[in-house]
Amino acid sequence: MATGRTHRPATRSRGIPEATVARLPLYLRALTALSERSVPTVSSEELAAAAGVNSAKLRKDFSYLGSYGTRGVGYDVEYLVYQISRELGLTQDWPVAIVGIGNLGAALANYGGFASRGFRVAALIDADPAMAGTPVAGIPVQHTDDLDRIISDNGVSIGVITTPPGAAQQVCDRLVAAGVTSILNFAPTVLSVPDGVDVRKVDLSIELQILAFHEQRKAGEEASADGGASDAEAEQAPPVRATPTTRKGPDGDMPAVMPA
Amino acid sequence: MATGRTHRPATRSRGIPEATVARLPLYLRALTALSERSVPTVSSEELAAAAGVNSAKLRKDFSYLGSYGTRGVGYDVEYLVYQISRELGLTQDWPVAIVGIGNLGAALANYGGFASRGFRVAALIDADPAMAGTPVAGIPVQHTDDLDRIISDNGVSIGVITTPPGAAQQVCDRLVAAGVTSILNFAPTVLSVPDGVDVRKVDLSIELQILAFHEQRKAGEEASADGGASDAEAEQAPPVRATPTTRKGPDGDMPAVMPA
DNA sequence: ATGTCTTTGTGAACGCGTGCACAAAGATGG
DNA sequence: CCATCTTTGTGCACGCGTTCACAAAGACAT
Repeated sequence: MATGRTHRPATRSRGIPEATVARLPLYLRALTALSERSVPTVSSEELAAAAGVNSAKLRKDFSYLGSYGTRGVGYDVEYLVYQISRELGLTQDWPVAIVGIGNLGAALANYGGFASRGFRVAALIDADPAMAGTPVAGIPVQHTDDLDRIISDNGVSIGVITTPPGAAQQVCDRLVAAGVTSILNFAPTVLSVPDGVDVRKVDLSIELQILAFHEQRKAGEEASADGGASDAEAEQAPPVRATPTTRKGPDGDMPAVMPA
Repeated sequence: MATGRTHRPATRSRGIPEATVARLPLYLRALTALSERSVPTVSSEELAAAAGVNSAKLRKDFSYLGSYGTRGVGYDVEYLVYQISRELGLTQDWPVAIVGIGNLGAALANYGGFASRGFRVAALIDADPAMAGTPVAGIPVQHTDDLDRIISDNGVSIGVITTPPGAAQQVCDRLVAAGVTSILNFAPTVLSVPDGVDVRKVDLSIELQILAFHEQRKAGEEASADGGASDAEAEQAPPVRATPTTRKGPDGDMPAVMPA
């Protein structure tokens, strides 16, 4: 996952497992598509296929919400859309503030998926005075100096951080101080927040690195198909282990350090 | 997590658990920062704090890679940076192609975090003929018609999809056909791919919905602090259950369906 | 050389998440 | 009203991931 909650021992809130909560939006999307096609009911098998999950898992997930299905028939699409929306809290309006209007921040401000489900971009905030007043996605950018007031005035409880990594923690602190209790962090930084504040992070670089790991593994397996008991990555230049303290003897060159 | 691998039964590759692989980039980032400050060694406790994880977890993670630490001292920073980089496959060059150069695609093309660790944006591809030739982030956009050739010529094995949802599956199929075996999907679509192809998805909307769930829960707990045995979300308008098949009688209004 | 002190590496226990497989429930047809 | 058939809801077992707690290993001082 490009994500993962930070800290917090996976508080199974109100009996609904965290893993299930993470899948509810997936179901909701599939159900919405069915709803638009005026499909009245759907079986767990069909819906699971549409959402890309196991049907048993889906049934168990729904069982945490209640018994919303009809045996022998399936689930009522409209009803389920409503129930999941309500469970996720999408029946109410969530004003969101985006801090850091660079390329990514601007892209998010323009992103239609935000507005689609109860989320409303209420404010854009940037530290660059030159940007103040400039409209992005039809919303004028405001200066960081007014962050506290902006959050309060708009009743923002969800903040999105798209600043450079160096500014992320400071922005986070100010958001929290202003009353924000949920943060979506795009900056490659580990944020520390007080209890009661949720942080989710989206890290593009990490996702790519995970893909690279598996990609390398695939390539290695192919290469070792000729028939060697040798490890796939054994042909890498063997780096000399840098002896930590007691530099005993002339062990020569240090390991070739990668570009940071 | 903004992510989660799609399908594939969590193949514990070469003995390294999937969960550990997902954390290695985190450690690498923290280590790189230490390296830049010329810190020679670091204890599991310190590094764990910097990466935002438990120190026992970190030690266990590293134990899957080998015994790279020195008891009583800690880990050699440079050496560990090299080992993790190698394990993740970052010692080689990964040409990446981005398909769909809208706001998000352009933001990714400009994103510095990509280039920083062995990833190189080798090609930008878009379906709009008007964009062909226009440079984005210094790289000219190429047309979808040439997708196959572009992938082959550049030896791209990792593709990034930032198209509208409707085009995602088709683009995915073409990427796979052209030889891509790892895909990072930003489109809100469930992609189906043949075996041997990895898909990771980043879904901004899902992340926000998960935050909203917890946010709602926090608000509900506060509200029920006055002293009610009633459920926090009981005050919602009780929707009339749409009777699935046997539409018995005029049960009137359907549940207020949410905006899709 | 020996003792002390720090920190790693890991055995073991525990809890969560997943998937199987089936009984219960309800629809449907005769 | 009864039989059959479909599909849900869930008890159960299993495996992965996390955490604790401690023994082993090495550094360092004397």
